[in-house]
Amino acid sequence: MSSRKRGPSIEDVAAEAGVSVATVSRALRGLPNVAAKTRERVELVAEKLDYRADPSAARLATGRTNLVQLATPTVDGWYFARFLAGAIDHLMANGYEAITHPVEDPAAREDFLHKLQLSSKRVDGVIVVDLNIGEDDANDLWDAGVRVVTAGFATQRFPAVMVDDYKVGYLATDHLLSLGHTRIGVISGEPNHPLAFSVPGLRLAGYTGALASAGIAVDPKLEQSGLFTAEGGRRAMMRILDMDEPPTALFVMSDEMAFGAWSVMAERGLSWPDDMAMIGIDDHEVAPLVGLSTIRLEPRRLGAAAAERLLRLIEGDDNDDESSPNSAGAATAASSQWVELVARRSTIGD
Amino acid sequence: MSSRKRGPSIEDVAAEAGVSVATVSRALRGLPNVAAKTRERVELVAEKLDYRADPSAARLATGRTNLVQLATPTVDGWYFARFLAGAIDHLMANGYEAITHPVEDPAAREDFLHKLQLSSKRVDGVIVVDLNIGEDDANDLWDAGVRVVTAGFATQRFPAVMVDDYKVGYLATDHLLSLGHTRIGVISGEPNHPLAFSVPGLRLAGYTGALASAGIAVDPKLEQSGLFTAEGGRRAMMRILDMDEPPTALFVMSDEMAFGAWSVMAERGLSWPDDMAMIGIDDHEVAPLVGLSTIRLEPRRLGAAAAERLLRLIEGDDNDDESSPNSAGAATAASSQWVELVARRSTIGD
DNA sequence: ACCAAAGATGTAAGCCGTTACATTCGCTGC
DNA sequence: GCAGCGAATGTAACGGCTTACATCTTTGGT
Repeated sequence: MSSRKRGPSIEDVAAEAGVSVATVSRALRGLPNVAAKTRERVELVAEKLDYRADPSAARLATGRTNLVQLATPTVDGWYFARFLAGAIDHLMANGYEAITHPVEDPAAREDFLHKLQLSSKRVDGVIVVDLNIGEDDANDLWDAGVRVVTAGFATQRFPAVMVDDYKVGYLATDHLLSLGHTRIGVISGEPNHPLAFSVPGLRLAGYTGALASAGIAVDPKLEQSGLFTAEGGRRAMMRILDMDEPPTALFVMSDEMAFGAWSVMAERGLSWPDDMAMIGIDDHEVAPLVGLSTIRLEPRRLGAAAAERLLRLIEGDDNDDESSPNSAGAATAASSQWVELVARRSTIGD
Repeated sequence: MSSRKRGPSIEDVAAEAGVSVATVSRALRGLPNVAAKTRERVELVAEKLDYRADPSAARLATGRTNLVQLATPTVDGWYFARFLAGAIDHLMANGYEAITHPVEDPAAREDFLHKLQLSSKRVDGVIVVDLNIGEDDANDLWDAGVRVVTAGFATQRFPAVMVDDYKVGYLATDHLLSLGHTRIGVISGEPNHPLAFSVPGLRLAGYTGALASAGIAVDPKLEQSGLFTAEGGRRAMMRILDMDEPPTALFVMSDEMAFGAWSVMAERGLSWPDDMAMIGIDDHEVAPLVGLSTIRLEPRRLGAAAAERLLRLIEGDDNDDESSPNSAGAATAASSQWVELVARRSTIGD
């Protein structure tokens, strides 16, 4: 019959404790101006009745949900899973719950952007990772009053946390250059990714920049897309090895693609760094096992930073000067300190 | 000043459209008994005013949140991330949102169990993965009216979805046996895991069972814990290789541990399957790259199945016969069809 | 035409907290 | 002993939507 149990309400507690609902509310939430014995009595009664405040009612009354939405391209990619872990931990430590929301394909993306507009009532804020929201959409969100922090890309409107992906590409390439390589190839991500995220472009720019500052011309044939998957890395590697003049070193934009590339080398009896030097990105847990040099990213910390930024936005609400677009935005933290070269066998040998 | 934008309410729409709030509510939710033109007009007005129903208000009124909580030991483990992906996709396809809730250490677990009791008001249901809730706690949850589906372990009270981990262990071991190995070691998970999940035990039982049916005695020295991490797998492998009489084959309870073990072999110039045959579990994307045989699991499908089961529980609410404990429970689906041997170089060679 | 049944719409009572404002209580200081 | 003040508590007005029930329209049958 009754489809859902509605437990005791605040009135039941008030009656039982012989106080008003206001006092119960204050007592149970630890607000000041409640006599110690009163608070104690209320807590006792609440415990006895097994009373739990209904969050929906509190949300309706306060307009705050203590919910944060986390939108990522996937939930189980190496990078995103760790980003989420970092963000969720930080959010939960601060009394928020996290709604994870994968946005996997362009269709879902439209839908997502549409629904996002009603997020001002659904959640207290949103962290959008690598989904490249355009300025127009960002403005719509701003107008709808949705609090947003972006990660992996930036908008005018909202604060962003970013890895310095230019630096990532630069560091990786520079490492190879410093080892004397002059013919350096790239296995890149998906250049025309449906979600259009900007990471590969920045990394490529870093690569180009490093080559330029070493006075080396970029050979476009040396760039092959690996789609950010191991299998894609394999295919790219085959294309590269079958070239007339293959490079002597490779900058691979993710460790997973590098593993794929490595497996092709193994199959052909090649070994690094002599037959081919290679550096990846991420520092995936398998990287040390195969001796892959890499640029270590710290997605967990980035996630935590994004969460922290969002909480400031949410909780510093009334302080904020809402009139100026940049009051909240612009504070883009491109955290280059979380980027670190880890040199292993694949570049420096044993 | 105004900390939060409250957009137009249902009353505004009603006024503008010249109907009552009840009609607006019905029209916008697609309920029957609304004249076509009325519905159209209401939709138009809603669109024009940019009206969005406040979910908190709806939740308060209906007692339904359209929220589901997903509790897993971690959010970024290979297995759990994929389980979550499968569950979330299925939930979102059915109009629910997913709150992911990692429960990483014993302290968090206590807290989690405590908070879970108030979940009947926070979410419509909970999927608990590999956290081994005891029967007592399960009963408390039941009494609190929380809808639960468990995964990876079972209780009397609640429906469960499970991988047949006995079969997993059996299949893996049997594969090694069928190749002629008789001295087969194990790298297991954490036997005394703080969260006490039961997977390793079942897999071990499968291993033991397979050996038994081949008439081979179990040598306890051949079991080493790998803590379910690559590094743990490395250490376990070193211990095993340093034994007086090492096994000729290894059943490793996760691919990640197997990768660690493999790296030790590589360092010592050993190669599989001759120096050591090895089979893992999961079919991690790196497994094909290194040629690791494995038992393929399908955590995504399991996640989707758990979600589906929970939705049935939630939505078939009124039909359920709440008096009988087993009306909802007992329907434990140990899905052995999602378990598949994938033989690769590490056991069968080239 | 006329009535009943079906369909469309309206009214208003919840749902359960939060909080501004009003009131009462208990002390302090003189 | 009393004004005066802060602390403690109470009252009641929301917040925005859903829905049982009442009321008003249609529609169709005869």
